[in-house]
Amino acid sequence: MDTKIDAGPERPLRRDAERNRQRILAAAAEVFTERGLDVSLDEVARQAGVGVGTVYRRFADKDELIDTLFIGYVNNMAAIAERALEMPDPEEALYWFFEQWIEALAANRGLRQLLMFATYAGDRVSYARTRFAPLVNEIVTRAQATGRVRQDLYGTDIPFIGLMLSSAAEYAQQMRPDIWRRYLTLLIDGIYSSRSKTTPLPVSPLSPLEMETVMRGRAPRR
Amino acid sequence: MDTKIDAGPERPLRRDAERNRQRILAAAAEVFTERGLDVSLDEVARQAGVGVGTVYRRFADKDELIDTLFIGYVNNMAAIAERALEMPDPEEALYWFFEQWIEALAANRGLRQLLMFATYAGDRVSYARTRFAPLVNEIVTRAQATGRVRQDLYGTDIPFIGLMLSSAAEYAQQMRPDIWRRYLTLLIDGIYSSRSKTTPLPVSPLSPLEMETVMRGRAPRR
Amino acid sequence: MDTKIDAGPERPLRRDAERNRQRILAAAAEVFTERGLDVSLDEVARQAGVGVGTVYRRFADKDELIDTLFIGYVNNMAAIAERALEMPDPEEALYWFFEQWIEALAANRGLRQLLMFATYAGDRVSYARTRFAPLVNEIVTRAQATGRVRQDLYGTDIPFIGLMLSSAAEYAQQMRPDIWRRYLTLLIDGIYSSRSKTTPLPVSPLSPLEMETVMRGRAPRR
Amino acid sequence: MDTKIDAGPERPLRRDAERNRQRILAAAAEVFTERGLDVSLDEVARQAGVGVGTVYRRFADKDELIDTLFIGYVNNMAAIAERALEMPDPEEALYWFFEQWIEALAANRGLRQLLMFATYAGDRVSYARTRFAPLVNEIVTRAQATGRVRQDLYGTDIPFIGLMLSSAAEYAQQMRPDIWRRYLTLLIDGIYSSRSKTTPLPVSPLSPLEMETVMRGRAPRR
DNA sequence: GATGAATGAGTATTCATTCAT
DNA sequence: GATGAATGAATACTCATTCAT
Repeated sequence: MDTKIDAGPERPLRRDAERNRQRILAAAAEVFTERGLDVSLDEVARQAGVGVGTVYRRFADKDELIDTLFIGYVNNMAAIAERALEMPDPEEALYWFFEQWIEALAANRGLRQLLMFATYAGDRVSYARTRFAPLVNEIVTRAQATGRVRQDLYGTDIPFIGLMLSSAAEYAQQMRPDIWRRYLTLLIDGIYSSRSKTTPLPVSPLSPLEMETVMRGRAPRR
Repeated sequence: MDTKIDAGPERPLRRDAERNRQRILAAAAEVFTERGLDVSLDEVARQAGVGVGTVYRRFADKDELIDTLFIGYVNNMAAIAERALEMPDPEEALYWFFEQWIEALAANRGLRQLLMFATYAGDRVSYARTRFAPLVNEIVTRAQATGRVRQDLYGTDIPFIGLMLSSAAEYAQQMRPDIWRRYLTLLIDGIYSSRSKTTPLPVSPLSPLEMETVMRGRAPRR
Repeated sequence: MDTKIDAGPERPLRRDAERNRQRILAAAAEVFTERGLDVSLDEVARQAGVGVGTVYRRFADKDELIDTLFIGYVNNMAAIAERALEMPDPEEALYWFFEQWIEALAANRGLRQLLMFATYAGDRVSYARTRFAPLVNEIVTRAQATGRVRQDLYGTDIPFIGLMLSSAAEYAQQMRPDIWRRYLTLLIDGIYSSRSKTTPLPVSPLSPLEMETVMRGRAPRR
Repeated sequence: MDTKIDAGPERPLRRDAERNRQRILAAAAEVFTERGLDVSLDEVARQAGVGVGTVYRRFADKDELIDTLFIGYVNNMAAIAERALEMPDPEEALYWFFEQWIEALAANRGLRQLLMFATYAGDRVSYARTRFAPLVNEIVTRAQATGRVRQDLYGTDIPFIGLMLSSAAEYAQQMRPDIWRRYLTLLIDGIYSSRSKTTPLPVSPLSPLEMETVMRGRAPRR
């Protein structure tokens, strides 16, 4: 979506180095998206038209490359959140935001592998929270302000709901790529407090700090 | 959960062989559950206290071992479904069934990997469907008969909902192993038609045949 | 060809043990003949309808089993040689003997593997020489006595010629199983001294002792 | 025989890479020649003084390594055939060509294994035929033109005769590496038509197409 | 004696990572 | 800086042989 997926490290790279960096990220994004994270870095390098050595010059190891892509996805999602915040109808905004999220995630095998199975030690996770959490909170708050969305919904619930829906989405992707709409509707119906009676949500939501910890400390990829 | 995970099809094995078989299955279950399906069979063998050769004597290849565990899980889940059908309150039964399902699935990294990323050509998929689908249908139908569960819910929706919830469950397992209860409540609220107005579910549910196709034809494990 | 392939070891075995021994030999003969010596002993045992353990009770190791089969083949060939010696026309006898030899060998992948690539340490080789060499010598001598076969042909040349022809035979077996007849004719024409002038055969033939040494000391199978 | 076994198709390798490539080919040639094709690539790598990974970097798999060696042998033999065609006496050329062939083949366990037991689906077989067949045909035709070599000999007979003789040669290699000269003489005597009467060769020779099919479609190596 | 269970070294192959050119 | 060559540990699977039942 963006030309430059991320801003890169501290001092700016030489022009050609930066171009290679972008090429690598683009190639990795493509290949991990389609075939998952098990694709070898040799493959990524070939796709990018550079040597593996170059990949390692730009990224300490495979994990760092993946983490960098992750930042890119966070940015993309943040941009989507920002657009949602500009929508006049907060309820529609929430719905639309979920749709965007799911379509992005469902198509991305590597990202889902990452979210569901990967370890996260990188400091980049903080970035995700800092960048993303306030926007999501705002989306929720705005929707709740209409009085039609249950009050006990919390910002950190949103990534979970997105993850859940995208699980369903990917699961049936080949045969019925739209099936997740059923479950989004179900959830939305559960989220709306306009219904006659709503079961109070049990257990407290994850605090932002807990959310970050969760993202950091997954079971090891290997 | 059970002492013997499966009885095996042909003539009974020698006592010691059966013991080793169970040891292997137990070791594999443990290790795949905790660390996913990428654990090597050497590791499984070590964990089981046998040589690799012994593993291969009992299971043609890694897939067969995994399949056998899968059958075991299906049987366990089917037993749970049967118990749900014996519960007096159909609504509570549905809720309880989801709870059991999620707790089983959330803790099992390998099983979730299998469901979400593995290829399935084996005839065992048919087994899963044959064994499982009628029970699930019955659970749904019973709940709908109370008039309190929306009529447009369909049997094949259940595995999706289970999968979705277990995604959330696993994701936060370390920090907040109970967080999924929030989302189960949300979904249940969406499922109950006792609310004042319900959004009709968009797109038709997967037919049983589609469901089987989905289970069979996932992207390849490798 | 024979019911009992070999006479077996010293003291006679119990009836059932002997039956198993024969079954194993028959199974091994079939399977090695068709698919070569790389077939596993498990396979042989299955084919024979016994356990592997039984194979190892009767034969010290795979080599001994193979050696025993080899003895069987030697006996078969010796029988053929004897029949050749009973034929009225010594020249025809020589030709016929070659034909029999080649047809037996060409069809037997395992035996050819053995002759061409195997190690031979077993004492059984002596047996081959003792049993076989005098017959072959006699066939040659008789043919030479007609005056039509070159005098510088020697008994030990015969196994070589057989081996050579069977190489050609097996090589084209799928497409043209009879092609060896061309080369047999060529050799026979070379063998006949009735031609106007014959090139004296260079280098002396292998002495019987040398022949035995050759058979013993091949490069290792593995 | 040559320093560089083959030049490789694409752009030239880096100096060090090319050196390793040659080392690997040399090691493989040595080890396959002496101990046959069952030697592991680990062994080849050790012999070459490189890691296995390096072998796999240069050759997609074991087959490709073997094929490359095979091409080298074909080229060597073709060069020999070309030299034979430059010899003034066509009869002597034929004889010399056989000598060279046999000495090359007899010493090479792996090559003979390949010829006699391996499958060949690769396009390299075509190469062998294209490169080799015209030369051999010419050698035969030239010899027949002298009137002293039988007219019913055909180009495709030559590889068979070579194979046959090398079988004998290898068989006795340890004890009497020259014994094949006896059988070459025998065959040459059979080949010369200057003898008073010659038995017409039975069954037609393999056509070039049949020959290629034979080379392609051997029983599988495994 | 017979069985087949158990063993583990051995095989081809892959891939993250390092390093010489 | 860039390249791609080199490395070797790791993985799934096989099979000759030994040994408990």
